[in-house]
Amino acid sequence: MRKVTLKDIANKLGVTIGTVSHVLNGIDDISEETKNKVLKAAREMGYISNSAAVSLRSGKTHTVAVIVPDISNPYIAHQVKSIEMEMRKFNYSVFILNTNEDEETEYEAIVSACSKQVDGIFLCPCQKSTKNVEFLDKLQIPYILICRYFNSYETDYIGVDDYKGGRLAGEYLINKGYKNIIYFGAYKYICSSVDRFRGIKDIFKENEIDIPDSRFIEINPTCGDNGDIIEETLRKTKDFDSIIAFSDFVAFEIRGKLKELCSGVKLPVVSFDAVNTYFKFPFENISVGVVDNELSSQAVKAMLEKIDSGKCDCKKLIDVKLYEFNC
Amino acid sequence: MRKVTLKDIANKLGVTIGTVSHVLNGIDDISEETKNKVLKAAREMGYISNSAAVSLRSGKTHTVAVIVPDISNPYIAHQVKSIEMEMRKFNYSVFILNTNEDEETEYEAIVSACSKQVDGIFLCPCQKSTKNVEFLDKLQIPYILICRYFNSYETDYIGVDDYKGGRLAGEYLINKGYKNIIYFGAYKYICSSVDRFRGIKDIFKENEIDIPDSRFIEINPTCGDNGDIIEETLRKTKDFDSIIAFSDFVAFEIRGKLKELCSGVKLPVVSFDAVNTYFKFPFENISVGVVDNELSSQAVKAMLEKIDSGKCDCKKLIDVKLYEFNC
DNA sequence: ATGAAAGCGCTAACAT
DNA sequence: ATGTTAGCGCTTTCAT
Repeated sequence: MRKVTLKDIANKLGVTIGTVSHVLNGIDDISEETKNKVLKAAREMGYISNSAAVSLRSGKTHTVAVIVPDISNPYIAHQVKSIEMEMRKFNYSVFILNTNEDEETEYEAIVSACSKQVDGIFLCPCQKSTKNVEFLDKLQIPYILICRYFNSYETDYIGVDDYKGGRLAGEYLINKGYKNIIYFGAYKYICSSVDRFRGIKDIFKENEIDIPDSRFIEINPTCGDNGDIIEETLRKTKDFDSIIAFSDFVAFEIRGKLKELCSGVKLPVVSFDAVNTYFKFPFENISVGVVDNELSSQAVKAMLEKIDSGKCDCKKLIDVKLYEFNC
Repeated sequence: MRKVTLKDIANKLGVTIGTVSHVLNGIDDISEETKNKVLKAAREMGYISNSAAVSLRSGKTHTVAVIVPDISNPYIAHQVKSIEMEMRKFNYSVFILNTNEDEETEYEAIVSACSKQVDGIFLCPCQKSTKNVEFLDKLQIPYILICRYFNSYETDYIGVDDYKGGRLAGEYLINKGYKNIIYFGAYKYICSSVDRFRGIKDIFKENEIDIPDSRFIEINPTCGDNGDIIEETLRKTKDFDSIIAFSDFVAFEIRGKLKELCSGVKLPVVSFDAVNTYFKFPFENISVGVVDNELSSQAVKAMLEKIDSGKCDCKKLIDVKLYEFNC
């Protein structure tokens, strides 16, 4: 069974494809009678428009790409789902691409998205360099960075207020009298990782405590991959009394190692993402995260503006707060 | 800056678009000299093929859709990522669509995928009815069900051996002397949920223990949404000594409630998915899951066969084992 | 080795 | 209210 085309419908009814096209697109210049005939035939014949043809002709696809470093990361997956649901409200499809935190894969994802003529791109960049955002600018395709942005290269983006997040995490520990943290942060080229550390350093400094850079331990942002480095760090670091982790899932891995290595000692762990707002876990989690789904709704709003008007000046940080989830 | 087309390249070099097309597609009937000129110009001008045009002309998109009920479910997200990575090896792009366990949204996802002329569809159906798979059959598009299949409607699928999984979960508890389980299963129209319960019932029966159907508590498969029903069930059910949960993330929520309501009592919880193979958690998890990424690799293999040859007889169940993750 | 031209399915401008 | 037609960017067949 070949796919049904406008031509098939037109031939069957003895009208032209232009007429059929107008009816199916709701352009109201066709008689009630013809309109009903066409609608009925289209339904019966199982017509589905060929969006390749539509796109080729009209230049619009009503599709956007979301390019993320790791779709298996539950925090990212949740953001992606929120964006998808929000875009659907505006009749957009979402094309999700995974880059594995790899710059070359990210480049290919961008090319693939452009080749598919997407109307816009949400990108959470791997941040190995600014090469790919420069490429996006050259392409002149509407794009918005989410969660991660570049200090050295200006773009539109919607992120969370990681600096404030770092301060909140630090403040929590300071108020409880802790002075010697270890920070397990993602690679130092990832802005959220360093912004959080900056916040941590600043709030401690304001309380006359110095956090040396050596307390920033670089880990892989991919969940569940850091057992060895965590274990080694916990073993060889002296005099730490608390831990701040880049993400909740990293914190979970750390809590596991702590239980294994220092059972008995109760060490506070503070982290980021507040995944407990949508998952439940049978243990405590202290985490800094956003309120609601503001990130995705703001990102979508900005994207639609960019697509429609070509313009939108958005460099926005979503506010965060500290949550104490006590199981 | 308008997008660069074959015509632009052809015009610039004074050759025809046919020549350029041949070079860029590696059809080797063009002189070295012209070939190099074309390749160079394409690179310099930043040519990206318009896949809408390619698809319109050739009928192939080298793109498949993955339609899943909940991309924010970490188990599903992990499967999707595996499929994406595996398909990429064969130069396919993957279009991910989320259905929210909703039949109408699933229908729209299928239409959207077809409209985009995908070469094939992986579908984890919401299973409210067989309507959408019947629709897929009418469409004559290659598709494979993953994780969930229909008893009443035959299709190709790759799933996990849920019946055996249920037996393994039951066996674990039986060996420890437990006799009174509660099973928190997903909606009864979801095959994996009932297959697991069947396995549980059978293995208990073989050990002369009857598990009444009233011990099958229906919950929402979406993570973190079942606090109330879990709490109510734990409160009002008498004489249970152990729990089997539909998925690890449901088990986590249950473990949390147990801690809250029956702290002190140590109740075993067994679940499915074995997410600890890629996430680490600071507490015990007893879970039945597959070995490696066999599900995605088998599904991809089957899909490529279907796309190429139109045929493939796959109704395959991936083997499972029981894991004891002790943090 | 390269050119010329048809046509994939559709939209949109124009004609009737 | 409906028909006609050009053309989006590309692949592919047939000529040269």
